[in-house]
Amino acid sequence: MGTKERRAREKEQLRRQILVAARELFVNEGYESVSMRKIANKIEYSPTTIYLYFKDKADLLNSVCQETLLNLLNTLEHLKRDKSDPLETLRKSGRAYVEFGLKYPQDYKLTFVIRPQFQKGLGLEEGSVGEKVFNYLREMVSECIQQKRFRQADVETTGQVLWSAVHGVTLLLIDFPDFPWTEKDELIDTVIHTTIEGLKA
Amino acid sequence: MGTKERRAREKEQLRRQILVAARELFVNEGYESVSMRKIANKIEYSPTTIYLYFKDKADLLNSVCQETLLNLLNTLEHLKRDKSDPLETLRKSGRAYVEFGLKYPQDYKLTFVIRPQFQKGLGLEEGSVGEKVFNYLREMVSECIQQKRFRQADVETTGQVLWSAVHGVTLLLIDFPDFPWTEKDELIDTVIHTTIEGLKA
DNA sequence: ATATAATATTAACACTGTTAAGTTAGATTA
DNA sequence: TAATCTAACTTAACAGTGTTAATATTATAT
Repeated sequence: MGTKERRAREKEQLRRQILVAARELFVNEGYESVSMRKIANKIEYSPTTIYLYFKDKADLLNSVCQETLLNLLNTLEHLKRDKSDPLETLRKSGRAYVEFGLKYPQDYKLTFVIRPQFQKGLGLEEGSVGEKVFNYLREMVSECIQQKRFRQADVETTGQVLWSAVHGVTLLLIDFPDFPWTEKDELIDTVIHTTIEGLKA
Repeated sequence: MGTKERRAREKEQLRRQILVAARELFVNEGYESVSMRKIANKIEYSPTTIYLYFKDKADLLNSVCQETLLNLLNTLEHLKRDKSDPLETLRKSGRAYVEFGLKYPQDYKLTFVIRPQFQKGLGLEEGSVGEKVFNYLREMVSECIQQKRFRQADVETTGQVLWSAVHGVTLLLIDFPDFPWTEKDELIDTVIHTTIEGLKA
């Protein structure tokens, strides 16, 4: 009597298929330029089938972004193993964050810029993946402050300052690729280094 | 024989009328949600008339953003008068930049996030208003370095680090209004202060 | 085999940006 | 003054959009 389970599995499979197609199209052509019909064509279903799996286009975007955040979280969690120097771990995390953004620029923009525009309640709610990512940052920062590597300051504020810095440089590099930036890696390192130094003072 | 001049004036007037209507709609409803027909309705002309004044919707966006940049530049230029302490001027400029972004959040996003998506060549070209804004930053930074208030470092990189910080905090505050931020003014001040301190070290 | 439930599709609505062709009003010339 | 020209504007249309309601198909359970 495993038919029900199989059915559920098949349903989940199609859901994933839609998600994969949507991500690919969103990333390559931009959220606004992708139509439900395009996604449907790609998976060889009728456009309306998508609505059996997702409430609407924004919900589809939402789900794609959830996955992106999960990927980001995984990338970061890998760095936490290294318990040696909290400051060094924070530095590496910052780099990993920016590199993640630059590796999947459209995913990053979708998640951190486009989605907020279409969903005011933006997925940093309690228990969400987004919150987990920020909790990671909190932990790192907290460790640095406890070990007196940062000036005795509010964990929240300190974390938010760091997020501002990496978010800013990531978006600028993505959005203005033709700007005469300093060599990319140097700029990223300088942003992170400067912010960390500033948080010691 | 001033008819030609009057005609030109009238043409310019309608152009501005379109621009004003477009900005208001873009800002209140978002670029994507605004249709040419909506703009046309607002100014009581037919939709196609707009195409006699602007190449297409992206061109309209472009022109709106040019104005925004000009406003930003004016706001900043006012601060340059104060020649006393270059570091203080830089601090004030940073605050003014973020405050400008928060005062006109949709204009800011339109200019620094949405437009780049629709126009790869993004308006920081030589002679553009965008370039002038960055030149302002260059001047401020250059002054600080010359007066040894910053560590002896590349003007470009230093400027880009500062831009990253203020751009980052501005966008985060705009895009995630429900996030449990530290008190807004404190966060902005801390971001700017931290970055400047980091640039001294 | 038949009834039931789950899944997918067709057709339609009210929109979108944009183009080509057509119209109107005002200035210039004869 | 009458005819012409030209700039300004509009109408109609095209191919496309997200989404809904009604319909059809398929697979399961009785």
